[in-house]
Amino acid sequence: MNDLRVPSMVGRSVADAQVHSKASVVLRRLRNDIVSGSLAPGQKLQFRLLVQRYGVGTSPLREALCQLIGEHLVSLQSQRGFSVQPVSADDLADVISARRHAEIYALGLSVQRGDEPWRIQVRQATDAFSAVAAKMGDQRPIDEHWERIHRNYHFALIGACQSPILLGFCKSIYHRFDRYRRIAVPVQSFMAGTARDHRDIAGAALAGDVERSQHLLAQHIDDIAEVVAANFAQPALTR
Amino acid sequence: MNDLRVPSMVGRSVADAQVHSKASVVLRRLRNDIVSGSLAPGQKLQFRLLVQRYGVGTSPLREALCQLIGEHLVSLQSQRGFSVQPVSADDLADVISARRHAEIYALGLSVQRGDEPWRIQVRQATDAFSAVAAKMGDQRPIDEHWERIHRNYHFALIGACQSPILLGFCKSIYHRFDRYRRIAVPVQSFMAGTARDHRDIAGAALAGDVERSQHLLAQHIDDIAEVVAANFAQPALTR
DNA sequence: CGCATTCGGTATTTCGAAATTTCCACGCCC
DNA sequence: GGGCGTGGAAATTTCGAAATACCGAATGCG
Repeated sequence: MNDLRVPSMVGRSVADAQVHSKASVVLRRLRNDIVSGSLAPGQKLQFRLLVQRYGVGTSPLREALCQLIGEHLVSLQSQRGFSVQPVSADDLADVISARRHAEIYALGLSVQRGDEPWRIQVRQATDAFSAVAAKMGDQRPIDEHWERIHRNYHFALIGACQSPILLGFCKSIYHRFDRYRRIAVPVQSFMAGTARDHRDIAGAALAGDVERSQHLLAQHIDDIAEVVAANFAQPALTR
Repeated sequence: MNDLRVPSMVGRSVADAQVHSKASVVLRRLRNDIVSGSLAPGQKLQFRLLVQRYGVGTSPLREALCQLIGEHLVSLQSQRGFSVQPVSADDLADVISARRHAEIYALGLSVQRGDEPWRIQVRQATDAFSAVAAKMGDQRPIDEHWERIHRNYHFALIGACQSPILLGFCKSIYHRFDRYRRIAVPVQSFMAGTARDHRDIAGAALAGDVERSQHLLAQHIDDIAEVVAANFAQPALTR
């Protein structure tokens, strides 16, 4: 029997018809490792090391890295290899500005176009986040579960905007902002107040109040962005 | 001696003064072939054919195709290969909406933040387009030169927005819209009035009139979009 | 006769190594 | 002493083939 070989189509539910090529697996792992900071910004991504780390050949690695170029998480210099996209205060400001504008715009469309299934989704996502935020102590480090619930909330809000392009942009820019947040703000206590913010935004959105929901979301993003930007400039403050 | 570096490979590429891997060459050719319609929407991209067409191995091809995924010009189904991203009326509407919003927003920033070098660029790009538009007959098919001048004009306008992310998004969405335009409107006559539009928009932008420049650009995009959408729905009319 | 299964052909995906290119330090000439 | 070519060494890039997975036709069974 060979190595642990998963990709055969056994052992998955019918709905999970997704096939896993090695490249797609490595793509997810790489993206997660970059966004989480496990691979440091600016770090050179040598094939020799990546082959060891992920246990695959150069072809799937190259494929995954190329796809991450489009998400602006890695950069490629011709004949000089790949590296993790660097971070900078200028880029952070650009990311914040873009996320603010796009997500607020998408929220406006979503509130206008949202139907009943959307409202159910928003309620569920809001409750789920509140539950997680309440259960966890303030000082507990942010984990994958929190990340998923948090992301799920934000995309539930704008899920009814009916624009795949806008959603795709928001997704990409969310990942980029998330990387800064996870680099600069490793502890959940800095996210205090998020649960209340989320409840207020969802309330206004569910009530159909475009202006108010947009205003609250803008304020929420501004608050988080301020913390991230401050800690990015002065990382020593986070202990 | 170091100024012009000759990659020691066959001098097939002429206009490129930078370093070139085969993958980057194929990337450009593939993107151009897809946007120009030479590779039809929805068409399956088999490696056997692409290897023949572009004269490279599977590795550079796969790399180029993966990068085009991020530009939404090709799609990848795991274990089932690549294909040219399909077109649809819904997607066209989404592309138009996104381009309209993003480009108008970028223009507003650009007019506010534009400096003298920017004004010079805008004047040059506007004049260049007028010259090309005047020199060519209305019925002449759109060629690469016209495409470049036209694209150059639009990006000169928003070039001072000082947001690389916004610029990158505009670039990506411009390519996607361009594909629809070149599929639906193969003859330049349908672009009549473009030169005057461009002059008016540039005039308002150079005068610092944010509102007016945005209004004119919106109208310009709407006009073109209407033609493209109409011809996309009824391609027989363009003969 | 309908349906699930198998089997051969074809395409994708992956690997390992060869071909290029870049990097860097060393020696040489001015 | 400093600038400039030079020669390995290391890394990226590419190729060709092996491994794996999918598609469609033929077969067996209910």
